[in-house]
Amino acid sequence: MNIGDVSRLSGLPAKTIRYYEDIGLVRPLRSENGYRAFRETDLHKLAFLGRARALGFTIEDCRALLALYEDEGRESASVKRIAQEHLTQIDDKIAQLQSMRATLAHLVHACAGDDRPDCPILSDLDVLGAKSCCGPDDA
Amino acid sequence: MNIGDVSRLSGLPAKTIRYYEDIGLVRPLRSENGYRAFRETDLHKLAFLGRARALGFTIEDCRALLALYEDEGRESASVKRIAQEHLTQIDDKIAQLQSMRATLAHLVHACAGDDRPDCPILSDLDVLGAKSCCGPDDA
DNA sequence: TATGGGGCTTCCAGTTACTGGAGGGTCAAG
DNA sequence: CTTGACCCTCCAGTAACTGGAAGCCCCATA
Repeated sequence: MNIGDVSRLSGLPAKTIRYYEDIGLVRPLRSENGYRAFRETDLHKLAFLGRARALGFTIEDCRALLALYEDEGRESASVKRIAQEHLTQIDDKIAQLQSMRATLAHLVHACAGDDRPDCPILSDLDVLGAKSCCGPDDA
Repeated sequence: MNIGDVSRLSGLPAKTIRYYEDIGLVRPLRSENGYRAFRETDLHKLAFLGRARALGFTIEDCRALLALYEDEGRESASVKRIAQEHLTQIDDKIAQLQSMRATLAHLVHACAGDDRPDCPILSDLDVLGAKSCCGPDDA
């Protein structure tokens, strides 16, 4: 199979597949004309990578997962550990985004969004400006 | 003020402040010895940037927000539009992460995590392998 | 006066995971 | 023989910093 074929079958752009070869995730053979010659196993690996990336695993996670995938003697605990850590990171990221979201939604709601310059969003961003905040200085 | 002072006061690393100068977000003066000389307004801008970045705005958003911040004749609608778009992107990102999270949590839960090689996580990633999935082929 | 320790400077490289483009070979069809 | 679809390599750019090297500047202390 040429790169276009595996690209179609795996759903990964050809550029990405070349990149994955560059960083040693796949090692396709070469035809006499210099074209990459992919085997079934290469295709499987690429599809595996596409799926893992879609689940947000980093390339280094993918490398480790791929090694486990190919290791018949693996312990599922190793796989689970990687996935579990990734899950924790996703949770952290979600929490962070939700916190941003809450603040931002509040500010957007409070902003008139008209032709006047007064804007609670800018006031919030102007952290050191702190006019009329919430202390006794306000009086 | 030297860079160390504004770094402490704004909470931004000195490296980041230099970077912000590089890309034209702040334009501190220079002392005779070549040191950056920050004014109060520079400090305010940097604190503004720190807060905006903490809310996840991109640097380009920050540039636009900073321009509005300094424009006395701005319309709050312009600010609101930027914030609203950012909010939408955050929502998209949260949704995507939650979708990943759901799949991953399911897989992690299903994995024994012991010393045996069988692993539903790897099975899921092996999209083209598709042995014993959920169709009639399974029989 | 020498020296030591911060703090400051610039510049270069690396990070993550690709993506775009230039410039050029290969192959099958008409 | 040419056209168009493939394929190749190499270089550069993305976002937003971060780390490190090499080298001034300034103050205080011995």
